[in-house]
Amino acid sequence: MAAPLSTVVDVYFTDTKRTRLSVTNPCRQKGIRKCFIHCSTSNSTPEAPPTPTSDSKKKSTSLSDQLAPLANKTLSTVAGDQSYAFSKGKSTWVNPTKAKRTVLSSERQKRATYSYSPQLKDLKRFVHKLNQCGSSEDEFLPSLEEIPRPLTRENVLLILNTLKPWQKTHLFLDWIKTQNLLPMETIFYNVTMKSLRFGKQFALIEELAHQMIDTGVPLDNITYSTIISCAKKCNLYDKAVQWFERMYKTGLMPDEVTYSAILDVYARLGKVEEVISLYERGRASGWKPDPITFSVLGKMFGEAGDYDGIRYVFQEMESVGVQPNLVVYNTLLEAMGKAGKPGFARGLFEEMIESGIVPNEKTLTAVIKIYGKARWSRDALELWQRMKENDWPMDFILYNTLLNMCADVGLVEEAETLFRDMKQSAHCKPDSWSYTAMLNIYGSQGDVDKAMKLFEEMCKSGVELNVMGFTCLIQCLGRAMEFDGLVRVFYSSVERGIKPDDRLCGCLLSVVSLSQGSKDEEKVLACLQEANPKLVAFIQLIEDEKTSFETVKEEFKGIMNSAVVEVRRPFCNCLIDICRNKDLLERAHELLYLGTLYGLYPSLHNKTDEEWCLDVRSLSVGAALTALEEWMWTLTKIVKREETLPELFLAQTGTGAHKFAQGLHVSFSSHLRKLAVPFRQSEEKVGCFSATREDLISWVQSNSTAAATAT
DNA sequence: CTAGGGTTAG
Repeated sequence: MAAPLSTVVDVYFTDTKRTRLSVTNPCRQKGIRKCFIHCSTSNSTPEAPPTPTSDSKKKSTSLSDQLAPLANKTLSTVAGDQSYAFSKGKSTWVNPTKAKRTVLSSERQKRATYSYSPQLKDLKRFVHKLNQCGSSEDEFLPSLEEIPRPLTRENVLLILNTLKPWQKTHLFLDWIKTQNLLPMETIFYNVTMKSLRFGKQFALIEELAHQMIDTGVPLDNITYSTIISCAKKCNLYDKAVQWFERMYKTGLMPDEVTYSAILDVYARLGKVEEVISLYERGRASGWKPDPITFSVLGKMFGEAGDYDGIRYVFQEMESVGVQPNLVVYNTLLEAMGKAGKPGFARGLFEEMIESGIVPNEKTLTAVIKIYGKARWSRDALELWQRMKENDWPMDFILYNTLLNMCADVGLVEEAETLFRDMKQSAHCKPDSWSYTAMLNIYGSQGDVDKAMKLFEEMCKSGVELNVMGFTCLIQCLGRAMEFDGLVRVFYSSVERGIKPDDRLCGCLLSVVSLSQGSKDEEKVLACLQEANPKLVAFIQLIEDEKTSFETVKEEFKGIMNSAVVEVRRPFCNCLIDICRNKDLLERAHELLYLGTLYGLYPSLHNKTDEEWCLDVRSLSVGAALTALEEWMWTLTKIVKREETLPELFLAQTGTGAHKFAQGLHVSFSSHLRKLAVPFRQSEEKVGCFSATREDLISWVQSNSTAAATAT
């Protein structure tokens, strides 16, 4: 869902007098060049290399853009409000102006060397004994009386380093302070903080830091990076920033470790501008970023789905002379997936293998997930084969990802084999994720019997089904029109305390449309009433023909605003279906209009000079038919006004991989016949209907002749 | 082993 692309960045960059530097040809980069080679040797469509014209070609002439001035068309997004134009502007910004003041120290903080004394074994045995006892003050402090002396600095460090859990480390630090035997050093605090970080005790870490400040023990880079990383672990990003700023204020220069830690904080906050700015200021100070930095940047751009950002990372690695390591590859693979570039991901993966790096579970999870989402079953199966042949590492996340991939590409038997393997394995027993994946597979195949059998098996085995699993099951039963079973499953989820989320509500909403006209309509509606009364109220509102468009619009906005972004389009699709089922065609068109207005159908209309395409692949049947009608009206008007038309018209429905997804093509096709419009199944493209300009013009003319004769 | 930063699931 598009938050309006703001001009924040333009302002920002104008402000700092940045100059625009065009991105170098991605083919010049080693990694990307190889990607192209791999792309072209596969069954799947490679991404087109980015061209400067790709954006202008896609010049939007959608209904929403045409109507934009009529209304405020902004829905809030749940995601952060950080909009930036770095990616959308198809450009990379650098600051070539002269070096600014130094922002990070060129040398990493040196560690003091220390070595443990010869009584190390005794002492270790003693600490292990301490680790066995309870962590309360009453249990722990008395046992400290038996501590082997002398309490040298080295011995104290050994104890602090070895004590577990954090409560004991913390108590021990306090205890040394009261013993007053040694001057308190920074390193004592740092080691203690590390232990506290393990226990996610940020408040205590902060307390220790203040104690250091109060008692004049200096905080160093290790202290700060530990504080920052603990804040991060506790999702206290503002705290991390606060301590980082304090560091500068006290005149301590961060070294590369602290610097990359704070880059990651800004990255997780989605503050891409700040990260780029900090990164470039660091570079201008002469810093040579390392793989960890590139991993941070890569993850950030991946989260933003920003392919240009990812290319920027490649460029920077090349210009700095850093070779990606396993983690960097993993991060960039994941990022490529999130940026919707499966072909580049595949190329990158092959490059990684060629370079001699052995993939780990995370690598394979990322790549399998990408192939699944891209519906590249051949690549996915080949990779799976290679995983087995090479004995590459597997874990249960990878197993579950493989199952999800099978769901994505419709591999039922393969999934069943995997699922059996998991049951027989020692360490990868199926969990609720695995069951959910299987329910998803059976659901999308419409195999109610197997889905219900699995549900019963789960109940017996004690694996807790979560809201996602229930959603899959309900979807499966709904599509099979088994409403009684569905209602039972829904209430059993309520009994188990499952809180219906927006996806479950969307699923119920679609079942409402399926149940319309059957005897179970009311029962299904009652489930939705339980899960989301506002949706039911809205349905009643739109079903009342007296309700004004303005009212519908206001309520529609309210419903969509309170729903998470991913379900807004499905909600709108279902609502249109519901209207069409009740023969409320006008209302259906109003809803499609509103959905378009609020950006729920951003790629419905694609126009080039040569062809106009109506892409209904993400629409429900009812919404697709409504969009087709709308399109034909518009085209009729354009023909009558004798405005410029392209050579070719396309309507794209796709042909779904799943049993239930195939209905769109069929319904669309029959609606084309019903409207008697001149679209024919395209011979070149499956899931596509096409018409020429001549077809269309003569259709409009014969229609108007017919209309004239009729009157 | 002996103080600090980065990567896996709807």
